[in-house]
Amino acid sequence: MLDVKLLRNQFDEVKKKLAQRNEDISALDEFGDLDKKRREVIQKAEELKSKRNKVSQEISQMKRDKKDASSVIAEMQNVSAEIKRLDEEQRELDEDLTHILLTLPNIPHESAPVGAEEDENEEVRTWGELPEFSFEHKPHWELAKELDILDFERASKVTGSRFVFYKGLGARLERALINFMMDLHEDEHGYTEVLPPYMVNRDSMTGTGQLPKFEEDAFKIREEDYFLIPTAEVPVTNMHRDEIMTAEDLPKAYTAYSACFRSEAGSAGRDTRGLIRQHQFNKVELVRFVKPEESYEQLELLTSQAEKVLQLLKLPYRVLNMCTGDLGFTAAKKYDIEVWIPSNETYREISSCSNFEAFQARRANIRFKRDKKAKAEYVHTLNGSGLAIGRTVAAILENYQQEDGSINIPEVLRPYMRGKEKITN
RNA sequence: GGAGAAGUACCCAAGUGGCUGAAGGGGCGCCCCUGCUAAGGGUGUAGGUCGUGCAAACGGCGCGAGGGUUCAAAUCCCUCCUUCUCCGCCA
Repeated sequence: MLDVKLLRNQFDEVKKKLAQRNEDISALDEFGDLDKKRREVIQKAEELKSKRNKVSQEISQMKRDKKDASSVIAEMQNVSAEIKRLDEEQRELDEDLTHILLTLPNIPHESAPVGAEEDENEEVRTWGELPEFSFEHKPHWELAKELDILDFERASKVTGSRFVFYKGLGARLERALINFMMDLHEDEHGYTEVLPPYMVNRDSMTGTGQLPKFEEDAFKIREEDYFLIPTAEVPVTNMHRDEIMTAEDLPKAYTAYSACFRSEAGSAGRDTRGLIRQHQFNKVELVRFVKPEESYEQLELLTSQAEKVLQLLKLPYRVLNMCTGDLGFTAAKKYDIEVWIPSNETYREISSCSNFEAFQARRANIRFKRDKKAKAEYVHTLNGSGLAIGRTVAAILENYQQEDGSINIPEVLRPYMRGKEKITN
């Protein structure tokens, strides 16, 4: 959510920046009139309320003095009726304004490159050597099938398309990655581990920005008005919804493993094979609550911690600074980390590290005080995948494949796999 | 799922229609006293948000949430949410 005062005072500048995005911002034009109208109505209503409060005191005094108050009471009946009408008018204006504010995207940071399309994202750095195969390498779904560690067919029988069973060392590898990443972030990077609910309510989805605009992307439990989480970002960020932290609490850092559920509406036909695009996948998420003045250095830190996972796994990757048109709805700045997927002959997103500034904090009402007397300010929130597990499995299978179809297990994972060095038949 | 009870400021808690933005504690700030500590005495402060305003300030809202009754609601009525206790069911 944008800052109303900023929108009020610097409307043209804000509009110009929002126009750099790939988002519909037509709602913006109604803002000015509604906002002005709303304040007029509030003023009128408050004047009358002030009067009513005063006269009520007088009536109270008259009653105690045993005087007749009936003519004043009759007059107040009209005042109260008018107040009621104005309150109703304000309620409607509030509703319209809130709707507008909730559907406007975040303002891009100045360091985000201006651009409309994916190919205008800026490559910041690359890491690692791309593998060279002296044999014909295979996509991970073929390798997995031969090794009998992934079963897409039975999953689509049991549930539907875009679901998968992991089996044997495949399941073990997935679980090893979860534990390896969680241990790294908790023990080396100082995060507090959280295991969140996988369903959240509507307020939480609104707090982090999935709602109201992107309801079709989520799976919904209709009877309860709950949603399956698309990422642990939602429950973990909303843990502190409607709270005021102290300055010493910040930065606050959580890492959470969770399953993630996405409807993938609009992605029909894309990545239909393999682990890249599933309705349910596992992810280790990093979430940080920080002071506003620190949030950009904290974004660099967060991104480096996600990169560390790939470095330890010795998987080649690159980091992109996302352009304004590709930032998504909520981020002011976003780095995507992309891992090399040999079968795609390209890098694929495996982590997305974002600074939301106060955009989520304002929606979710997450604040802090610099000291006891200070006014509460909004925190800045950040999060990033650290990493998406399924895509990491795909990357390991493809990058670590051997000519005989076996997979070398990255050294750092071996303690998590009973010391095993290879996945073979 | 059934039956009860409760939700008031940072915490505990009083308050059943007007003089209650809300008694009283605790906590917190300052002062005094005691060699330090523990304890004691005095005194002060009270959250948040919205509107007008450069500001000082003024005003509105606020007692779990949302409606309603009334000139006037923490207080009366309705709906919902949460927590606790007991029973049932259950991984």
